[in-house]
Amino acid sequence: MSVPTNPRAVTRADVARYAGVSTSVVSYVVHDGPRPVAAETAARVREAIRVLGYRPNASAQALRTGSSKMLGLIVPELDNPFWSELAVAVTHAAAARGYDVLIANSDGDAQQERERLRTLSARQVDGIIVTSIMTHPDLSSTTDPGIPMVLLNTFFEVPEYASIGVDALRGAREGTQHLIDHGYREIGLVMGHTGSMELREQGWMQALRAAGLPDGPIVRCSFDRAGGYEAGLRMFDGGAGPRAVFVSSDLQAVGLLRALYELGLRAPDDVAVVSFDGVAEADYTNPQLTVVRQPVEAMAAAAVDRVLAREDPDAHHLDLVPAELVLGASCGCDVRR
Amino acid sequence: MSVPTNPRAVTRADVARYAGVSTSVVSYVVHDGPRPVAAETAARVREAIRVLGYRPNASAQALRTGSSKMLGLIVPELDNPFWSELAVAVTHAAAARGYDVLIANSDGDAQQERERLRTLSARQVDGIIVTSIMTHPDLSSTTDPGIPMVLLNTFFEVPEYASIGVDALRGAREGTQHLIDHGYREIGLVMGHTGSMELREQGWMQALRAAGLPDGPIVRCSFDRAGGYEAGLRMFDGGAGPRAVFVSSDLQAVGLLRALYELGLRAPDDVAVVSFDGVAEADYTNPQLTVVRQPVEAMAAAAVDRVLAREDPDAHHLDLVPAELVLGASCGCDVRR
DNA sequence: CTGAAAGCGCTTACAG
DNA sequence: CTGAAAGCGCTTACAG
Repeated sequence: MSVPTNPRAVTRADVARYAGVSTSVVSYVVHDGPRPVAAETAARVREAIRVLGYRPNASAQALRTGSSKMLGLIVPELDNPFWSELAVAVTHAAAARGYDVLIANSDGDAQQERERLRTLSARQVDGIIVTSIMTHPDLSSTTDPGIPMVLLNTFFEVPEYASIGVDALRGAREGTQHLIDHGYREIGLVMGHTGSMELREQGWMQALRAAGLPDGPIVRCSFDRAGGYEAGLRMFDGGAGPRAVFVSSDLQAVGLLRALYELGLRAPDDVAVVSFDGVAEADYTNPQLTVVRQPVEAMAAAAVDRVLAREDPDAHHLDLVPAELVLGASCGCDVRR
Repeated sequence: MSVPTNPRAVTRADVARYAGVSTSVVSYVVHDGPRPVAAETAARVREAIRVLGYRPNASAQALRTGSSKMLGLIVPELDNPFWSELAVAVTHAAAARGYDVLIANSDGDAQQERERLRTLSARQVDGIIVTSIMTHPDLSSTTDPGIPMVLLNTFFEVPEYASIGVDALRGAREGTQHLIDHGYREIGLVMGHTGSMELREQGWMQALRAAGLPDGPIVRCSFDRAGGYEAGLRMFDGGAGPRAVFVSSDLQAVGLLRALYELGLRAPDDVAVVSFDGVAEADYTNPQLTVVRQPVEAMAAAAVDRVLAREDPDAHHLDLVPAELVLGASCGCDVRR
């Protein structure tokens, strides 16, 4: 009946001893089942749990039940705002369903991605949400086939996996259309290098052609601030360049704004800008970016729901979530949000 | 001798059967010990592991050995760039030592922080690195006393815990001194609300007084972009305000730059700015921010080393890591980095 | 060099 | 309503 003073963690055996019951009863009380427990006994057990500070050992539970109540999440770079915002959204969606999230960073490297997949699998996560840098991630042979997996931020069907992504084609079309609505006739494109983003390029092009406008200039660059900066210098140096640009990510737009700043050009007066993503950073650029916002929370919730739905009626399913145009000042609107 | 086709995960028993050895030998081969194994037997086991795709069940290992090879990391907001950059640094430092990191988000809430601490503890992490929003985090009663814990981003001694933080006092002094060196005589302070940051305020003040300058105006605000924006409006609206400002975080400086932009003021021509932290975002503001950079990698490595050093010779230890002044253009230097 | 056995902490079907 | 027992997959001291 005394509180143990050794540093070893408290186990249900300690609780059982303290409460004067069997270890089974401790479990019944902790889980409120599957066997009934007399009210008075339960109260004694709860008191023991409180006094001793008992928490069930998650490893033992995972081993016994086969479920770790953890979800794995693979992101390319956790220090990229889009991924960190998505990771937070996944964490919240998972928490709402009683799951912790084990976040693994692949550092944008395909080999590390595979390795992280393996360690998540070894850690017995109940499901894995993968946001891959690869257009067609090679996932098949790397994980326990018993672990459900969904692809998040994927814009096309991947055989054997459910995938969830924003409707990038339509989002890009609407973002470009907004620039057209402002009256700009020449609209360039700053586009990141990657097959999976082609839909943004197609959306931009569709909008232009539907309006009977010529294709604007395209500059391709890496998917970060530095890339956008270089693209901006290439597109606008020497006074050339289009009157407006659609940019494939907010971070690239941030780099583009730097290039314009250095070139002595002003947005939106000299160059109007609309970009894709809608991260928090885009709210505080000067001018504030008009963005095609990815509905990060909805995407995360859909991914968690999907990976937890063990039945998996249609593995080929592609779930396209609509993006939303959020007006700022960079397009010429001068809305304040 | 056939590959199992059921979806159940492969266990060492499957490997043993396939290789025609006992399960002990499988362990000996996997861990290269503690008993020797004949070269030919080992080769057969390795082949079986490869063919079957075996990976040891981490839950079972954790239960058996008492070590999960996971470190817990608590951050207030993972979608704040400073915390996400720190989280990545911790992940890298931990990976270099064979540890995965379980990242837990407290959403800046003290109660959630305690709850996350408990779940990390229940998950049998081998150590916890806490970056608390609280000046004096109440950690004592919430975790298994057997789990080592260090405080990261803490600038003062906390009884019973090792803590690691940047030398904020000196960093702030040097950042302010740099503005003084530029010749500014009136230097304001934009300061976040929190006791633990007072050192930045003291550093700013020390620099001013050492130079025989009067204290500049102080505006206090929340520790984010919105806070910096409001502080900027308050400090500079109506044409008033100091010629230079030291800002307690990059994000607040981003908000301040927005306020200046809206007020038609230019940095550094009208107002020079130096801020604290050195996140990636600060590289791409217009103008580029001059920052007192926190050595995130060094801090993360120190925290991981400390939490993994089980001996713990001096729990009261406070490890202060020096910050580094990184020049940009917002102070008036016009260095490009 | 190899294998049988105990035990980490837990859950749950089974017996009472 | 309560408890004794099996077993999840692993590691490792012990015996051979």
